[in-house]
Amino acid sequence: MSLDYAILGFLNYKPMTGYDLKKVFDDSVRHFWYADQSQIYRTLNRLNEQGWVQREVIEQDNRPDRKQYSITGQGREALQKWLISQPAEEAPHSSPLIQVFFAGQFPDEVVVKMFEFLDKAMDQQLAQYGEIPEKIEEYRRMLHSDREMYFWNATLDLGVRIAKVQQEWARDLISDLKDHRVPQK
Amino acid sequence: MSLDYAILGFLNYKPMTGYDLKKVFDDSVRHFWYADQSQIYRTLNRLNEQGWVQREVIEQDNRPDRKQYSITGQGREALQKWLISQPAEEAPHSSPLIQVFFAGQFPDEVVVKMFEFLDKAMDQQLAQYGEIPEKIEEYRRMLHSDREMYFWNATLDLGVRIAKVQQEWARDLISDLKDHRVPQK
DNA sequence: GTATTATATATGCTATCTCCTATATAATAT
DNA sequence: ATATTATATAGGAGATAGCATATATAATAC
Repeated sequence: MSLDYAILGFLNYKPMTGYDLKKVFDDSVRHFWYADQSQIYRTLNRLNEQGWVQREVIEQDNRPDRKQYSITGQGREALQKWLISQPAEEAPHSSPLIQVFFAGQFPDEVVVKMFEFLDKAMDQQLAQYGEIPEKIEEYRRMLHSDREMYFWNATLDLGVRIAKVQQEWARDLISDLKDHRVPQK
Repeated sequence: MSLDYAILGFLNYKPMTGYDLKKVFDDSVRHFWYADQSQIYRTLNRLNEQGWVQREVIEQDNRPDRKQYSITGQGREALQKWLISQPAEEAPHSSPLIQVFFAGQFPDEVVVKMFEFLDKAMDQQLAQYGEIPEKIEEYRRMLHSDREMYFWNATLDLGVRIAKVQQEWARDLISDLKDHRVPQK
């Protein structure tokens, strides 16, 4: 699974705990990969059994011990192999588009509201994207590499471009609806 | 789940079997919703138990009996309620972007190949999108409604716009890499 | 002649995901 | 004072997805 490799990718920068990983995921790749907390812990256990990561327990008082994971040679090999492999195309699943697809049965005013909602949602998303560079800044030191940052930013750039396209699309549809260019039943 | 409502959406046009549905899905909404065959059958069974669809068995010789499903009043209510509801935002998951995100560790030539692959993949996707209108044409009669077709086409239009944006993005990155505008390690 | 595609449904198995909940303390915010 | 957030990990339960496979015949393609 891809989560495996995303985790390995981060551990390849430096050893981390499940807790650390959850934060890094949320700060840096949330715009294209949401990682569930319990899933991160379960995956780390599995990767450890597989020998792709190594666990080091750091004892603490008053708190659960930190379990720090580092990538192993095998893990690094698997990661690099996967990173340059051709991605198996994923089966698309977009429920908002199901709504659009069957929207024809509703009157124009109702459909306009649907697209206005999408328009605003894209505003919010773009605003959220705007905050990511600051969060990422904290990790610049961890990476100490402008090259890495370039590709981190590239994924964000794509997110922004897609959000804008979706917004334009929604707005074009709103215009069509308001100017009565959409056929009636 | 959204598959429930996509199925109800189609059954709202006319009664169909699982086999019919699989074809309609593949012909019309594959660009944003891939439906697994076994999942369609299982979902139909569940929807039947829920009372959202009704099953009529049509006996056949030499073949398994056709099990034709029609939407019920309850099902139609549920469908309409869902269609105009605000979509719960989905957790994004894009493995190709994981590859981009961690691409910095590879030399320029390797990364260029990754993006060239994406560029070509978008060409193929756009070509596939080009074939959809013909396939959809068969269903125009089923719908006998230009209004419905308008929204079918809208989903396709969005797919095309996004594919083009991704392609531009990939090409921009290729230029940056080839012109040495991407920082080295 | 042989292989594939179309017609039609169904189940087993596994992986995985998501949600919720549990535990425990310190520090910060209101 | 009280509530929330940060630190840290983990498991149960249920839903669903995906893949493979089974069955059986007719028609079409090569």
